[in-house]
Amino acid sequence: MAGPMSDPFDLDDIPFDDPAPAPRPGGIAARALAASAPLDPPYLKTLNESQHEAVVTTDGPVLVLAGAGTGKTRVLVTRIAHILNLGLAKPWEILSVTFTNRAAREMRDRVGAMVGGAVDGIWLGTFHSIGVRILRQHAELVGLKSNFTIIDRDDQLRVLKQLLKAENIDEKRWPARALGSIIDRWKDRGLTWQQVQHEDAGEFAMGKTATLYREYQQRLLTQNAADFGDLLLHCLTLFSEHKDVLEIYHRRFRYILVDEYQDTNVAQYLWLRLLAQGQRNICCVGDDDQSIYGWRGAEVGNILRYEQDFPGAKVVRLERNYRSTPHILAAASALIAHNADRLGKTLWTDVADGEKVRVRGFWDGEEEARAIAEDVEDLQRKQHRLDEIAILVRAGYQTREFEDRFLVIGVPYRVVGGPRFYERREIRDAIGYLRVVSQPEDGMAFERIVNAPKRGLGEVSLQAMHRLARAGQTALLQAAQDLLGTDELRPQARTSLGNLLESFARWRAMKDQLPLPELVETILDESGYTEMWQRDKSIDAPGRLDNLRELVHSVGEYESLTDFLDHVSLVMDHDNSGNDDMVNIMTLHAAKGLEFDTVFLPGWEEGLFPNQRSLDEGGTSALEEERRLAHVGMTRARQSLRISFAQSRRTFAEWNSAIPSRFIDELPVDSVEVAAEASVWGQPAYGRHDDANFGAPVEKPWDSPGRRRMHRRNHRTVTRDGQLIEARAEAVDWDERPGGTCSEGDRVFHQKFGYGLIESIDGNRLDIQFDKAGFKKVIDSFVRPA
DNA sequence: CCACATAATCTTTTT
DNA sequence: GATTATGTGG
Repeated sequence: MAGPMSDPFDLDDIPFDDPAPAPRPGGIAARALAASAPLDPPYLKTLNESQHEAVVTTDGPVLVLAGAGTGKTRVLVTRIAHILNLGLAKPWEILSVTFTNRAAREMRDRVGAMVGGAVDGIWLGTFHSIGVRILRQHAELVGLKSNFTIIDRDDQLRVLKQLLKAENIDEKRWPARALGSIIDRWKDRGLTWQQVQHEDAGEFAMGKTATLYREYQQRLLTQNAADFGDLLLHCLTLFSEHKDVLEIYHRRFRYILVDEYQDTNVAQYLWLRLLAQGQRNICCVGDDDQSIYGWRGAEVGNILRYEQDFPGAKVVRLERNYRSTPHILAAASALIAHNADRLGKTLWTDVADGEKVRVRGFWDGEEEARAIAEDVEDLQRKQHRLDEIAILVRAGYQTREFEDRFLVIGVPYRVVGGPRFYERREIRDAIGYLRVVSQPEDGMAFERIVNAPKRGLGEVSLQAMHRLARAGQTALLQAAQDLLGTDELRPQARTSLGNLLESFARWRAMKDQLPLPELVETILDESGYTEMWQRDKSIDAPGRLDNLRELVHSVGEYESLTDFLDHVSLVMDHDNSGNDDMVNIMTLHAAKGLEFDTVFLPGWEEGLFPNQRSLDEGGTSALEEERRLAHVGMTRARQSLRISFAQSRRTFAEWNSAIPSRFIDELPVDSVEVAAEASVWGQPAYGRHDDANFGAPVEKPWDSPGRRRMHRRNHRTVTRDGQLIEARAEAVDWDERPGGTCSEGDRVFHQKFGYGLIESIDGNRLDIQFDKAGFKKVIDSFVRPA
């Protein structure tokens, strides 16, 4: 990152007195400069009118409302180039923030392609990475040391669990996860524990939540650690309590650019606002229709309110879409039109007609996966690149079905954002060692590795250390040291612990002498960690050793241990988007910002998508967010968009009947083609979607209980590699069922689960205690009175 | 203290 | 079904 133009980062060295002209906000200097620069630089020529305006309006606040595929990244990139070209700012006077590391990487690449080495000087990164960079400079001012550890969700949960236990709170009733989200949400809203009122704390843990928050923060401070939320929250504290520090950044950041503004939470909004107060040159790019992180505290309100927050803001709309065919756009637009709270944009394109959006129904998830895999093979035969095909699912676990299928038929695929390298156990352990070496106060890391490999230091020893640490207000490692001076541990454990602590002292001494890879290798060898896996005879041990080797290799790219650990914590998405030609499988969330020729959107079923839990928690606004998610998914497609659903789906061990998603009904008839072919089993999977009345307001099965319905149940036996051994179909014709006769306490019969008793009713969903099959949730149309 | 068995919980999305 | 928390015997 140290290029020729890079920022001499020592803040004492900030070139306040930079000789370059320093244009003031909206200043004349800027205009004068602009006038003297080439009137028509080549990079502006390829922009359309709105894009051009968004780029050249350099001064003052700007909001770019950029619909999907309208070239927002291009605007951001060109804008940076333009600012540099006009000499309005030095690279290190530009702050460019994104949400994901992938977006940051893309920005960096594309800006680099335009301006060369100057890109290295730009403050370009995610909110969190920029936050860390600032925080490391001023850590002491918020009670941390500069080498603080960034902890992930796992560590967070472990700490919270300990706290809950210490407070004697029933973990079954008040799970640590829930407490974690409450604290996260507070942090998202920019609230420190001092600012949280007891009455805000609600029911959780008998009103002890605010206390737990305080304890949690104190625990982190003593361990010299910060969680994700802290990276921003500490910055806010820093900025508001130390105006001189804020002032440094005011002077520094002449131009601020923000990507995906619709996803900012309150903390991020405040962070930006504080920083932008200085020069007032802030340009935010976003799309309210793509706001999909409300559950993480994002506030669509930030973008809806922009003109009040930044008075005099210029709003530019990008509506011309360069990505998708008219049918895809029409379908996506019609869908999103069902949302009420929108700024409103009309995407248009002038490309010629393409194929219609295809909708297909299947019997079950397996058949769906099979059919999509066949489609993929078909595309492959027609010379389509696999790289240009994506399967986008609502939830992570849905990727499995496709993986299984692709493995069987031998189509190469990658799961984007799937299980991550740094989340593997052996890697986390290894990192645990590095963390303790780099930062002795890191008790969470120490706890993790103290008995890996087995050293005879189990629960009992650990408890003793914790007790001592609490009593003496010291870090766990120090407590361990102190424990050696007592006779509390059994002799064996004591020697073992003594050896470990000695080793840590030794490694720490080597830390700055050895090149990183050697250091890591030494630690892993001397600790016995490598040996532990060498001795392990389980099937995945060799793979783990490989991973450890890869880790040793990869640390070579970093300047320091801290550098590497930051990367691990913040850039969890290691780049697996190589050039290999593979089908992409990922969640809809992970797909934001990407595009593909062909996009499959499977699993469009009520309950799954829109997701029931989401709906339960958030009601209407959650439904709208789900709809935006659908919109995001659809607008990823350039040429071909194929939506599908299954009638029954297996979640863990249970079979659940499913109804096609309401989103399917919201698609416009004219742009959609319902697969006319009958399903393999001789019947369209869902009779309601015939061409005649498809898309029109039709009766929903759940409010037209009297309908006569024919169901076909298929039994299939397949071998491990998908060979069909036996298939038979059984038609199940149900009697005309009078509507609304189901009530609590009724005896009913279910084709698969047999006889049972209705315990409760929620709309069309029944909770039934079956005699044989136990408790199930079932859709009412699948049972009949017994 | 550890190894193995059983039981509970999980599946919404992520920096 | 798979991973992880809990329990029991060595």
